[in-house]
Amino acid sequence: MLVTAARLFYREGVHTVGIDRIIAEAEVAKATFYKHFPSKDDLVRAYVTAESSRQRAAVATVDTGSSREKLMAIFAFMCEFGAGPTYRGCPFVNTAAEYPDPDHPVRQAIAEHRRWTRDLYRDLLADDGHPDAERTADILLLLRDGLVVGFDLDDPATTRAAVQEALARVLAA
Amino acid sequence: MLVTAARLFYREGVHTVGIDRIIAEAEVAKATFYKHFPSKDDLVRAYVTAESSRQRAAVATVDTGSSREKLMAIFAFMCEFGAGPTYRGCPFVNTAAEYPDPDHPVRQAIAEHRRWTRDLYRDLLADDGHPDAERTADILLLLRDGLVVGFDLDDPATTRAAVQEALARVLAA
DNA sequence: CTAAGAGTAGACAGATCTGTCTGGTATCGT
DNA sequence: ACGATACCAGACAGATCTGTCTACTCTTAG
Repeated sequence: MLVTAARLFYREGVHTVGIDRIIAEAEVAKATFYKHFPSKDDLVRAYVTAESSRQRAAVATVDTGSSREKLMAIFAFMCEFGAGPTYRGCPFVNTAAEYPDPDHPVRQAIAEHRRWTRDLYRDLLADDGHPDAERTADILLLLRDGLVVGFDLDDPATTRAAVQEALARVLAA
Repeated sequence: MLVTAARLFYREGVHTVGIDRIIAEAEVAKATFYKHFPSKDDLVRAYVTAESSRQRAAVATVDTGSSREKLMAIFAFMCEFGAGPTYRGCPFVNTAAEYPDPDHPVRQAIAEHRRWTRDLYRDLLADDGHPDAERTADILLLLRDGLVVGFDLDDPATTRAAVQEALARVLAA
């Protein structure tokens, strides 16, 4: 059910996919759905937090040597995934675009994932001995957002090359 | 009419704003609206191209000395605007998030604006004598996308500082 | 003066949206 | 065996969506 919703939300957007679509494709009764999720927004929030969990779990599996290599592996993976045919951009950025109110629970879930992402970068940089881990983490978050938008809207090969070169320049300092 | 639609689309998103809202706030009859725009998608496309024209015009007014200063002024302006209370992210990125199909006319209009943006960066860099204007322009586009997402979703002051530092590191090479 | 063009208000059609409710069926722990 | 719980299919309500249509008013050019 959540898996089906996630697939549809990611591929087609949140507002364009109705409850009827989801329960039909998940082969679930409407009453069952509304028992699990009191409203559609609850489902959207669950979608966001589930996606966040997925990404945290994915990062946890990356256990290549140093923190620097780990950081590089994370960006390499994002590039690899972004170049794939099913890529539709970042679920958090895309969903946020459909929720203008920053105080909305969905937006708060997104904000929380972004904080985790930034702190992940900072910790990896600090562990690698980077002299300015805080600011550089903010820059890597900028780069990450540019990455997800670029792979969605522009030529993947160009975006990949730009990301690699940008990483080199940003981390060289 | 287009101005009203642009305001609503930008503030609340494309799919959430209905035709009825637009004609009510624009104080226009429904038949009049459908005479000018055969369908809502036509209006959305007009919104995107109008926004593109606005940005091109805004860039044209920047006539500070060198190309380098011009580039800096453009990013400074984006930061200034992004820190404002009415900022809701990039209209192109946000709208693209609601149109998954890359072949859709709306997406094509967005793609065209992105090409213009990238070429603007490239021309300014080349005019400034940058040794790798092509690749650096791609990187600046990454940075731009990170900027618009960051100012929308994160702390503006942090994002501004990150953008400035990132610009310095990217252009230093 | 008049005919055409453009705008207005708003009813209407048909689809779709979220969310509720009814009634029937199956599973499972005790 | 039996009550609780969870599921099913689907009708339904009420709102809202896009887009069409009717009927009327106003302006303007010939």
